[in-house]
Amino acid sequence: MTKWLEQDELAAWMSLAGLMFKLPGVLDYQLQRDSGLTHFEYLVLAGLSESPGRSRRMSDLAGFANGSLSRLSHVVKRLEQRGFVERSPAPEDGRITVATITDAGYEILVAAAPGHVATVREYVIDTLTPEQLAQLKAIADQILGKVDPGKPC
Amino acid sequence: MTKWLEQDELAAWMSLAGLMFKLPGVLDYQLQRDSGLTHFEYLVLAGLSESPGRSRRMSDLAGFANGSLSRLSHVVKRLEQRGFVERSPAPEDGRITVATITDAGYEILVAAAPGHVATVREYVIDTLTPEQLAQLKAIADQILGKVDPGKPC
DNA sequence: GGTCATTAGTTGATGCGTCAACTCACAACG
DNA sequence: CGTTGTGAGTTGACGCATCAACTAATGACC
Repeated sequence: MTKWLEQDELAAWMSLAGLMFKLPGVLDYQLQRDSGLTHFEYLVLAGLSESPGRSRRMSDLAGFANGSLSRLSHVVKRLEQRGFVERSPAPEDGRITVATITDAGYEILVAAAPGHVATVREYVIDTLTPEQLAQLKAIADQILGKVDPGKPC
Repeated sequence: MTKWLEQDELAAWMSLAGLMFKLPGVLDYQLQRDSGLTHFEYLVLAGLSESPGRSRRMSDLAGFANGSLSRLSHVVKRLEQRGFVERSPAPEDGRITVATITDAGYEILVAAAPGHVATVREYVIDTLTPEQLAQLKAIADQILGKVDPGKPC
């Protein structure tokens, strides 16, 4: 006995689905073209740059960047090969890996930031009223709370 | 001279980014596990099933499913190999390809629908008030209008 | 009606994300 | 202290998306 979607429920859902499909492409495209970075890679570098010691342990970073530990591991390996981050085991617990952003990584992040922020503004922030922005945050947080119950907002 | 994001702008954006990263995974996981379908494949089949003659031309279908023509072409090829759709050139214009959902495709769609709708309800629709649902649609449509100016809502 | 341009769709190479299996380090328990 | 268990991260295989290059069909223009 399925409770199907009403007209307006369906319409809202399809709009959200459209967003989920299209927005990532726009952001990735701009970052890739202008800086050779993925949106996810950008988030990883940003997460490191704003952490104390420009370092962060992997699982923490994965949570920040909204990705799995496995995904992060692959990405960090590539970033390391490109010279943007370094990895080292934590002294106090050998299981933990700490990633650190290098100077080169910081530079590419700083170079990428303006264009990325401008894109976020253009497509998201500046098309919405301050009210809508607040609504959006509330809505997204509620859904995220369901999707990912173990994460503080 | 970059105009950086204010605290609340950043917070809203990070919440939306979190949603974009996590929600697709949840939907794909459920559909894949229970029906062996991707969310995108589901949308393709759904788009065909509700079309006159259970058929639709490729570019039209791509727009409906929010994907590129290239992506759709690959997906439809796989769906055809699995026996869920068929392709044929349009009689009036040889460039056009028309995709048609088969009986088998319709059956798997019907079998997949309840679980998918339940998931959408659980994670999205039922966590929001009717008001928020309307807000969400408005917000998503506005952003989509920027991202994809050539699409009616 | 022959050439050129445009439109619709397909294809193959490449790169990323996911899943499951694995390693290694620490903790707990006897 | 050994043995078993759990936590953190890594790895490799596989599948899918993307981009650019391509084919084929139609339309336009002289």
